[in-house]
Amino acid sequence: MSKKVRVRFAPSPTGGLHLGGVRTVLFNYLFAKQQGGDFILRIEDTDQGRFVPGAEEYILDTLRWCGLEPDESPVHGGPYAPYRQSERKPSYRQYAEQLVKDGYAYYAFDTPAELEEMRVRFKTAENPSPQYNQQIREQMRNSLTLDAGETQRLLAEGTPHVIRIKMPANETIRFTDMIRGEVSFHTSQVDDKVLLKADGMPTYHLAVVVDDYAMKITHAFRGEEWLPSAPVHLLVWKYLGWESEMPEWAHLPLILKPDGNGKLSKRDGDRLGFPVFAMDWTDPKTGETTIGFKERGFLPEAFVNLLAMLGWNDGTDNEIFSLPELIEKFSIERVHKGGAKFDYEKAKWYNHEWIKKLGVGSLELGVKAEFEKKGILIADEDALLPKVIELVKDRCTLLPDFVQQGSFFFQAPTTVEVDAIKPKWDDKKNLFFTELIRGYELSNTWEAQGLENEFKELAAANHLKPGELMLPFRIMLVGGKFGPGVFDIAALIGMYETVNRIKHTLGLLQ
RNA sequence: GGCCGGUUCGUCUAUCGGUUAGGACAGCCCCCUUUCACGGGGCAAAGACGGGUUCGAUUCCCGUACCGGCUACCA
Repeated sequence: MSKKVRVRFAPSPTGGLHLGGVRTVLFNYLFAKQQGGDFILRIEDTDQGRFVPGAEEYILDTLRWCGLEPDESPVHGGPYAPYRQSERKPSYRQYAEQLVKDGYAYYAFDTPAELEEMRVRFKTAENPSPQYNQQIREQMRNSLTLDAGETQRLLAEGTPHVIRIKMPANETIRFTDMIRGEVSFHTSQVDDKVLLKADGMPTYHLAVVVDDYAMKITHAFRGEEWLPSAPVHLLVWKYLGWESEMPEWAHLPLILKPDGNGKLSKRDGDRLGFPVFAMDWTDPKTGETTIGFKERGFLPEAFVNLLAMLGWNDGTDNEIFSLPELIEKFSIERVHKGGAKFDYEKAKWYNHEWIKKLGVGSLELGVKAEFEKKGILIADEDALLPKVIELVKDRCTLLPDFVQQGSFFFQAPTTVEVDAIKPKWDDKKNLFFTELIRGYELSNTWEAQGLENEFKELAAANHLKPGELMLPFRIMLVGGKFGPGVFDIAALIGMYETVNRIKHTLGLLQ
């Protein structure tokens, strides 16, 4: 019996959660749930300069909307608290010091200015970004170059310093990535990353190891951008003596911008006109709001579905999966290695599929909200809405489309495209509609088929082709050339509205 | 520049050495529809390049090219 699977998503609370982040959550979640494991949310707030108020709540809200609720988190609690790195601060220093004591790390007293100077000094055409590595560290102010007494003095005086990992000279670090297979790095090419910052906070490199260890994480999923620093993490696991408990790693492929190349960013969404964040995010500093998939009218089912298909498939032609189906079918072996360009058109297709697939009941709340956003109030006891949804859902891609496709059921069209009728309008047609009004007003039943029969009989009696009359009728009822079957519409809006709208348009045609 | 990773239609992808290289989105055409959609049918569209290995490579290996990621006291 192997130990219980525990995975974590560890975002830093710096702003809205974007597509790539949510997909990382998704793959974490799917893997954990399939294995009967736990999904943990851990907030990586070690960079106090980048902390953004509200971001943590936003992340929780987003996960909730997606249906990817954590088993443990800062708000859900759990046996491995704290779930915010800042609250674990005291313990990081201890581990960093231990590494120094064991000779795996060292104190560095270089000031930011000195580091900058080093980068300038060693910068050449061949080496545009010099690293604090095995060669360079010999020329810097650290406990490797300073004698012990001097180091002690500086520390005793409270000189600002960081703790850096001391990369071994000549080792090959290998590990098996669940997605990429065997990956290896040579330590001579890896720099001495800072583990503990001058403010006493750990960098990601230390914190991720200490926290994953403390929280008994068994599998670590993260974006491909972390691959280059993996050897640092592997070494920290080893140096801290925890190697046997190190999680398995999986580096997920990136989500790329649709045009050109490169990681998808918020900017691309702004530029190309599609959301990148899961939900609306308002920057507390600028007050600027960035649109989210939710507010654009995406269903969480579709959002999760489309994210899952960015880099994974089950090997069949099936593309539509519910969350439970994904949990059942997901396999890390089938996750791609290469990045995927985000295609907004395809994203909309997923939403359309889900709108068609979902029953009226699941759509009702969201659709009602869209109408109310546009100032069209729909009473709870109004039985009309479900019928309208049923009638128009097949032609709606995003939630706001329901307003476009269905507002005329609730209120007479504000503009009527009479110009589409006028050219072929004549007295015979005018007479027909006048008689139609009289006929409809006398109807003792009011349902689509009956209305259609009556319409056609009257047309025949007037020696008119129904085809010439349907379009005008449609325009009278909905205002334009769109919508479901005209008689279905007439049946739903009722005799009073039907007759009124005909009369109104007849007036416009005078 | 260095290190690491990646590379099948425009896009997302299937293929676990032998296929007319399949599906989906988008595009175009047709049908259905007395509107617009939905739906149905069809067309067009791909293995970066060069070497190996092999009876046979999209598939395995090497090189090249191209793309990306990283190269912070950010994650």
